[in-house]
Amino acid sequence: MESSSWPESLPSRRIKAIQELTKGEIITKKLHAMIGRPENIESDLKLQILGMFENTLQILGSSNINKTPHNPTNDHVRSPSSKDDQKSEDSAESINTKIPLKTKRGCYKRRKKALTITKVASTLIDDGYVWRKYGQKTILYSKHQRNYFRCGHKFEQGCQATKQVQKIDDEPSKYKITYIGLHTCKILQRAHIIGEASDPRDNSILISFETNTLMENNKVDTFFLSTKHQQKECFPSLDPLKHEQVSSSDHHTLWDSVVGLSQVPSEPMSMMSCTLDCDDMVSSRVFSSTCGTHDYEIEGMTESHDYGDFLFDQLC
DNA sequence: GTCATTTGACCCAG
DNA sequence: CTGGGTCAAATGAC
Repeated sequence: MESSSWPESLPSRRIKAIQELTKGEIITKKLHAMIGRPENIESDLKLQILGMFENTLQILGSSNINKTPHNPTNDHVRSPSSKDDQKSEDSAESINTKIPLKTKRGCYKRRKKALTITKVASTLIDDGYVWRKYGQKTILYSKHQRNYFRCGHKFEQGCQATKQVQKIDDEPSKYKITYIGLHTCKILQRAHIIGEASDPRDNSILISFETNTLMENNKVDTFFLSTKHQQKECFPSLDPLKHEQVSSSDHHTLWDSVVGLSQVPSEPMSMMSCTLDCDDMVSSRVFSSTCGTHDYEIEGMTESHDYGDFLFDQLC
């Protein structure tokens, strides 16, 4: 991919992003050449990393647009034309063929399996993102309604992140907050700690990757490699559920960067359970450990795969 | 007048 | 077929 072949219409910032990603790809290749162990983990990771660069570049509209997305997991754990893959293709096709239906209410292609992170909080907290409520539903056998929020930058930047907030039946004072999808909006905001909720013991987080499509896999991959701190560019508007911001923290984790989790504890996070369910990307495995000031408990990954350790290192 | 929320309709996945 | 997720018109707040 040559930097000289950028589409003229691309915004300069996007072009710069593509250039940076291209550099990263080249550096990764160099790194792999230096390591030079083709059959081991490094090679596996290299494939994944390169795949992420390729896909991200393609998403951003770089020159190699005719390439098919690279799926690092496909290189070794390919699921044979699964139902979901088929449906993903159908989805893409349906977008093209059923555009008129888009004008109808409720006509959309529901995202099936995206990164989901579930946490339980004793208070509603401002997670540093702009959320817009777009729905509310009564859930079967649940006493309380579920509220649906989407990222406030959905239309500006196409951010697909959503979250669901629902009171827990057994503990009405607590809320189950489910973050779905990753924030792709460029304004990734710094997380905030909320007074009452600042006690990390009040919260547990269940992180679930359910990635059955190529793009979803790659998003997750990219996510785990994007550990740089994000600069806060603006302050969020008030959360629709009106909760108070107390302070911000520089110790904001990878999760916070991506999904906008607000519970960034200045104190050790004593209970944080994460469920990784990457059917194609990562096999199942369970481990728990203390990482810096945070305790993580990650489920859904097998002993045989090193991706978990990789993730864990990234999280640290 | 503008923007956010509410609410019923609609569609999809299981 | 049903429950859940999303859309968009209606409504409310500022």
